[in-house]
Amino acid sequence: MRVSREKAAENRRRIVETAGRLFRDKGFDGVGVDAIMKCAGLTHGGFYGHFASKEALAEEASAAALRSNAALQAGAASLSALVDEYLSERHRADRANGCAVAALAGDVGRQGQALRKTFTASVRAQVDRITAFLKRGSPAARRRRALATYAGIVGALTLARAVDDPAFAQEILAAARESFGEEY
Amino acid sequence: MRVSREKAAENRRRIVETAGRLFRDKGFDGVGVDAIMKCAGLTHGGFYGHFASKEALAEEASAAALRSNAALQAGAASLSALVDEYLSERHRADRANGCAVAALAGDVGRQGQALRKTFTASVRAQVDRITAFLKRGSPAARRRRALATYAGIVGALTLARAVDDPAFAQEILAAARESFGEEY
DNA sequence: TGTACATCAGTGAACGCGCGTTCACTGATGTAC
DNA sequence: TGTACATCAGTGAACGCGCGTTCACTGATGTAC
Repeated sequence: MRVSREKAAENRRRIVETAGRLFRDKGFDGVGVDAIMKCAGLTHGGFYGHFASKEALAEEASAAALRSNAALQAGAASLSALVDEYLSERHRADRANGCAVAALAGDVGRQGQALRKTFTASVRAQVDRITAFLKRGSPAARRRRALATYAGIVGALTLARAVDDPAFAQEILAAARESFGEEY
Repeated sequence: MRVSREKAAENRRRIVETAGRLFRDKGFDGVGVDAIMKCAGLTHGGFYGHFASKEALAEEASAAALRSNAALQAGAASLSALVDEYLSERHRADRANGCAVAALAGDVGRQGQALRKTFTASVRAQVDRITAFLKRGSPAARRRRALATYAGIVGALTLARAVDDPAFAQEILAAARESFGEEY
């Protein structure tokens, strides 16, 4: 049955959001159109009224996740606050709503050009944000430090999620919080 | 047609090796039984004479890749040598033959218990190896530094591979080489 | 050592399930008068 | 403002392809005598 235009637009938005969470959680191949639509409260048949293909949704949903991601971290008041939040147990456990860079980094190399471009822009933005927190050293040294810090927190989160021992995961996060939280 | 027992054992080894490279390169879902067997010079029908399922091969091949991985890095003479090799352009470009921890970290959380266990053991071994290179500070400080260093080089390699701008990828690797190469 | 038969590694066709995609249909919304 | 009709968002069955898996068959290897 037909639905109002506002309701249809809201449905579309919900599909994009839902897909963004599911793709982060299970990967692009780990979730199907059927599951996405069901999770958004619809049936799979209506999917192609909103999107040209699953790949088109993957690009749009990933781009949205990468954006919301950046907005989330824009709130941090200091480097240590940003790092503590990024390397929190909450973030480790909640892959679906967490950093899209960390969640998608492994897969993005095999996806389309458009997605890789958005991804790269998001990495650049995060590195710039971290650079702005660093006060000591030359601009080049601060940028170098920011790049290493971002690599460090992304790597620590990724390893903490992959490892099968919760205590070891916590140890990785704690070590990275101490090492990367200082402003230098 | 039948084949000698040695030849059959060699075929099996080649399948495991080939699969290890393909899984690292394209991910578990990115490569099929057919492609693996063809790449090993066989036809897909013979697969189930060697393995119970694709998943069983995934576990065996990943475990082998994680092991060969460790053997590879055991040769480094110093921390800076290990880091320079790990963050080299060659390693960035050659995902198939490179570090299995970095290649599989994103997917391993969704795989079976056995694989996660082997993966975790491999991470522990790498961290221990790095710890042994560090001479300054208390044992706890050295371990903390080793954990952060490993997270940093894995994260830098992952980001450098995901990003779509070669110059940016090189900048990430260079910054991480400088930051994580010092023995402290 | 040579011969005859049993074994079994590998082949390629076929099966069946899952998933992306299509389509005829429904019925509520939007619009023209 | 109310009525009649056109539009179109969403439904659910169906299609078709890819891929993991099975199976009957082949012919070289391994073994018994």
